[in-house]
Amino acid sequence: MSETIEQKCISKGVKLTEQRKIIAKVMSTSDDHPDVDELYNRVSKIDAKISIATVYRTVKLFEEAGILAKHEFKGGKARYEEISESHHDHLIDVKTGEIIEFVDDEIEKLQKKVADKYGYDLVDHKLELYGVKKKS
Amino acid sequence: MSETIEQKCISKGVKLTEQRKIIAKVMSTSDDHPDVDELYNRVSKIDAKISIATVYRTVKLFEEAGILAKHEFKGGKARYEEISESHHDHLIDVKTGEIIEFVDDEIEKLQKKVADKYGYDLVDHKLELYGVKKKS
DNA sequence: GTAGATGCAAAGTATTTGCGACAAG
DNA sequence: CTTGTCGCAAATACTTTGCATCTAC
Repeated sequence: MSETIEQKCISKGVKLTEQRKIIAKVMSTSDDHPDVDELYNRVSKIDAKISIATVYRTVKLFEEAGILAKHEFKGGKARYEEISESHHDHLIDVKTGEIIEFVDDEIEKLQKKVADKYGYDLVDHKLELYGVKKKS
Repeated sequence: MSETIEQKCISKGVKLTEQRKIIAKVMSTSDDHPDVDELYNRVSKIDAKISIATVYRTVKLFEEAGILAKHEFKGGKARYEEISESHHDHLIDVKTGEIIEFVDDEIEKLQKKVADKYGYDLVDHKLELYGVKKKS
């Protein structure tokens, strides 16, 4: 782990409040992809007075600062995860909802190539695979 | 063009009402990816009495019947397009909102390979590229 | 004729915002 | 100090739903 979310806030000039520290801590220690409601639940266990509005405001702020990544997988609610050095995409088990992170350099390269072909520079991309476990 | 939406409804046993015919017609003649609001606007020009609830119900029905594809690009509203024989993905211009459809067989193959590697059969996938036009 | 579709308005979700009180730098 | 944040509740945006009426088959 290179830099904590708190450190990122400092280096990006994001003011650190008590609430933000707690949200940062919870996201740092979560290795899944919680939605705002779930994040709010976890945060509430540490400080029950934090409001869900603050959680919404904070994840948005962190997202804009490039600290958190927002995902809109199928099924409504937005989900968040900490941005790490290594980019990855997601494979979602449609039966269980389990999410597997994966990296495939070849696909990454091909994406750039496609964008290039149409005269674009890639600024972002989203790749989600939805699958079911094989019987075998 | 192989089969109209109306024909697909018949072959899939979807009851064809006056409203559904109009929605089908509008989607058939749209070559963009309208959201429900926009679709409702277009439909209203043909029959002003159709309610937005019907539009919502119909796109959902058509989606479940495999006639329309639902996309949740960045920015809230779901957008729809007719499913055609040839699968494609989307390159979105983040400045203008323009959407370019593309096909890349190699990426498709690699996706299957990734799913396979984790022991999954791919049932669906989503690939969106977000880019800005090159200055060149 | 009957099951299913429609229109309307009301209800749900997920998320954002106005505002007075409060806290970080 | 002063600017920006917080908590609360009200507001918004998108989508779904209950119910009485109507329509396709």
